[in-house]
Amino acid sequence: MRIVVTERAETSADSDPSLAAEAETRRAADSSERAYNTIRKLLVEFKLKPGERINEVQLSRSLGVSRTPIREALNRLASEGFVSLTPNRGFFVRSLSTEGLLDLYEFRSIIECAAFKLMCERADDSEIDRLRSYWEAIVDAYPDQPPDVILAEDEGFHLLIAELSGNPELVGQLSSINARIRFIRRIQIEHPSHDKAQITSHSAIVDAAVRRDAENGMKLLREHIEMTVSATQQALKDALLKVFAPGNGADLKRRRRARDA
Amino acid sequence: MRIVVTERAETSADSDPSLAAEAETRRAADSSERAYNTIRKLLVEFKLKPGERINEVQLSRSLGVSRTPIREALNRLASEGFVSLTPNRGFFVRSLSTEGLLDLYEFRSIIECAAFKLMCERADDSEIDRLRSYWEAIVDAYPDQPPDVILAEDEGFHLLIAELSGNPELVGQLSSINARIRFIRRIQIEHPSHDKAQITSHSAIVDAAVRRDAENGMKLLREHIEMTVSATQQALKDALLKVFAPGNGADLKRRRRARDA
DNA sequence: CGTCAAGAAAGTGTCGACACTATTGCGTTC
DNA sequence: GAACGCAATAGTGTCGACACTTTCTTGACG
Repeated sequence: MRIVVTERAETSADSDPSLAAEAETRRAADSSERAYNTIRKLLVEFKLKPGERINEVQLSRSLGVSRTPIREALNRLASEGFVSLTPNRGFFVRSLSTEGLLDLYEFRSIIECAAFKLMCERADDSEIDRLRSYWEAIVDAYPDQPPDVILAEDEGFHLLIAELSGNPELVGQLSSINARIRFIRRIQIEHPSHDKAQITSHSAIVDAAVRRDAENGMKLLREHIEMTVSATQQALKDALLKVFAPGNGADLKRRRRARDA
Repeated sequence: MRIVVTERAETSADSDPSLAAEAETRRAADSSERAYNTIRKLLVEFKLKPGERINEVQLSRSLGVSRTPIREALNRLASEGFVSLTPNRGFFVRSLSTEGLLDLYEFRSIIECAAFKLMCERADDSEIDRLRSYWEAIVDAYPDQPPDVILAEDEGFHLLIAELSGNPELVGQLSSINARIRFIRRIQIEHPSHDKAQITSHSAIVDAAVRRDAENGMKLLREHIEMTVSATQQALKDALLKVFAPGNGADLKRRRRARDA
């Protein structure tokens, strides 16, 4: 590994300049929170690679904090499924295998369909109209946005459905799922295979919502999600090839240990 | 609050009765894990009451460890929804209001129905037979078991369905839900309103599984869960009345001096 | 040459201490 | 007597240190 996040950037090829360490003599007070966000970002961006062991000391040096907030962040990330913890051996980046990915998308499909159905049953007209106007407000510019914006708007769309279901548990679950697959979705959006079929999907879903047609809406959602799975799989393979690519393979030592994650 | 955790009388679930007195000056090495289990148990058993602020120092003294493993455990519990964290003010026991309970049961219903459907589609005959034999092996003695056993067997039944769905995410989610509502379910089982209708429900669900009748099975599951919700609500109210001093009404107004030892 | 064991190095798990923040209790002013 | 500071206290957030465990290195032995 070798993360460089501090001010003394050596191989600052593509590191994010966002976290300036403003290192005064002042203590932070929210180091854990920042560590959580930073580490999650590292995971999302493949800076920490699947299956890799996470070195707390290195991380703490990189982030300029002690190991305590690092460990708190890692514990949270472990609960959320980003990393796994092996006693006395430390945290490992959870490898998201292809089948694990399918499971996650399947789970997402379940949540979203249920949310849509509940929304149709419970949301009043003004709430449904919020969904419609949310989508109408962004649909025109949608295809021309940068990937990050597309991703955020898409997540917002689906999250709004979850909110309108009236069940906060669904909102929380969908948020968690989104976080876990965000890096893959981003890869997929940037991948050449990404087409604009999402737009018609979303529009059709809005129509179904307005008509309170739960059955049809769920079908659309299922297809909408399944459609992206195959494309995503290919994009993921390409991305993994790029990450684990040639020369830098020095990190990959032969470690024959059965470590499921 | 007043927690009294006797030295090593913890979750007697399957703890090894190993050396206790021998290792006096020995350090633990898995304090976090034990703290996690112990605190979760305190939450489940209402020793820590909904809305109450959690005092880390007190807890650490009670458990005989430093605050570090306590905080790691609390962080995990926060990710899992047992407690909430307010910056600079600490951890609070998450109050499970009645509506929060309904949301949780609704979520559970969604997960279970989806799992049943997937099981019908994917599990082979021998796996379905595992479900049948699991239930047949316990059905006769079921009504006469103590509450803890009933609870464990019931959870095992539903968890097995989740496993047979082939999606590990569903298993994890259901486990998490189970943990969060376990204390309520236990209260409900001990409550006089608890009847034995569960048995016919489970048997009918097994039948539907054998016939691979996903539609009917999901309907049964939904009813099975909904049936317990109303009974649980009443049981919960009684339990809360018993836990909180009579006639308080307010959820989290409880303030206690830290003077008690 | 390869195997293996003992020691060295690296890394995790836990602790006590301290800085900073929120809360409580007390005295002052109007 | 009530509102408002203002000191004292209690409690959280973070740190550096150290004990214990795992992993790597080295060197003796077959």
